[in-house]
Amino acid sequence: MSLKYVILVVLSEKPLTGYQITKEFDLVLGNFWHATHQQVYHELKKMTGDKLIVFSTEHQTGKPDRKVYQLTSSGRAALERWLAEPNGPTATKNLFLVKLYACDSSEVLRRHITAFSAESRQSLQTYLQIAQRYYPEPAHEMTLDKRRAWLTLRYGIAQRMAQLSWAEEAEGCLFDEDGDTAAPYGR
Amino acid sequence: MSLKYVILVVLSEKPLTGYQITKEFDLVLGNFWHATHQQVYHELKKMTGDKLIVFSTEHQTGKPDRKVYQLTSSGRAALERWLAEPNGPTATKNLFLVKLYACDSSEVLRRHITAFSAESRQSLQTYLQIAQRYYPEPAHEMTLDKRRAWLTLRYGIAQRMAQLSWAEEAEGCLFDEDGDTAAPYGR
DNA sequence: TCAAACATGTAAGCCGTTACATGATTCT
DNA sequence: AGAATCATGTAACGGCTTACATGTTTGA
Repeated sequence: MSLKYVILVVLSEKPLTGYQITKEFDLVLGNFWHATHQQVYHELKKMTGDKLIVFSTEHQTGKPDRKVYQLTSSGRAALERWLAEPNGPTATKNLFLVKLYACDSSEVLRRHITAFSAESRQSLQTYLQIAQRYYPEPAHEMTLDKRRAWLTLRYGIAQRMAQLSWAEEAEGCLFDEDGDTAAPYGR
Repeated sequence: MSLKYVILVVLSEKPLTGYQITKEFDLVLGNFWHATHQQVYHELKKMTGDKLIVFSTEHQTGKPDRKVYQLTSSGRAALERWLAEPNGPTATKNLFLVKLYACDSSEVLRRHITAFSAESRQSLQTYLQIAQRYYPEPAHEMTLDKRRAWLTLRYGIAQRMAQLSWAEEAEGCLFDEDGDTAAPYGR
């Protein structure tokens, strides 16, 4: 239902092939969207049928032909309409929290929380590097377009930071409660 | 793929009907899972076929019959195995961020961000009330089971708080930049 | 020489949503 | 009288994942 519109979004910036759109999902939008190439190709076919996009075939010597897609005016209109629509409530399905809720082996739990921390820390680091490399200037010096892209990154950073400090709290609360043997003050 | 295990989790606490399991999703696990009753009934049928659960039919005067499900030893084993498995990376699909990224009408954008703030604030308030009502004591006085349930709630609270402060930053960054007319210092 | 990147697809199956369907009881 | 709660389902459709399938170029 939504992939359609996300594709319209990335195509609204510039014409791209299905392959490039898939990469865009991994790189630029990785923070808030993902799709496999099969899904993308399938959707592109449907959208072409619905006249939301058109493609021109480019013959290349050696490499396979590529279909470069771009928006039609109908596609652009559909995008505008969708952008103005309010969003429904966000569905959150979190397997990690399900396991935390249910897992009574503290050994297993420790592994899960460590893995969660590691994943969060890894993402955070990636996001911070992207921020440093592509958004070095202060926000008020950015164009509005860039500022919005930057804010999506800031969102990812804020989330990951919150996750990391939560994970520390959780570790303390679940594992460091050897209150008797550990020195409470000083030493 | 995962609903199966989440159902095993809720049934591992106590035998329940499909209807009650659905409610559990809305109430207790609402923070990190959701499913409709159709989905639940369908899954219960499959799981019964796979011998993960069994049900006993209770005839009630006036009310319709209810099927009370409980784990088999095979179901309990499957749950244990799953709990020990590492999680794959979490998929994040966030339509709100897609719109923020793409929307160049600041009027529309303002509506989206306001709605996002409102949703976050609403959830946060709900979570805080639940925390106050059901988890009034300090963490170190809770049983381990309760502590883990509490930590899932803390996770929701941390996320929502991070979202709210991000939203404030975003609003400032996108709309309050009338840097000339607004007084930068004092007043 | 082998892996990775470029480039596009088909097919099967499961997962999830939405609409439709039924029927009694309890609360307002 | 009407809405909400209890209680269980069927059917259709669409979304998404996984496996399979093909073939070239470039870089290590």
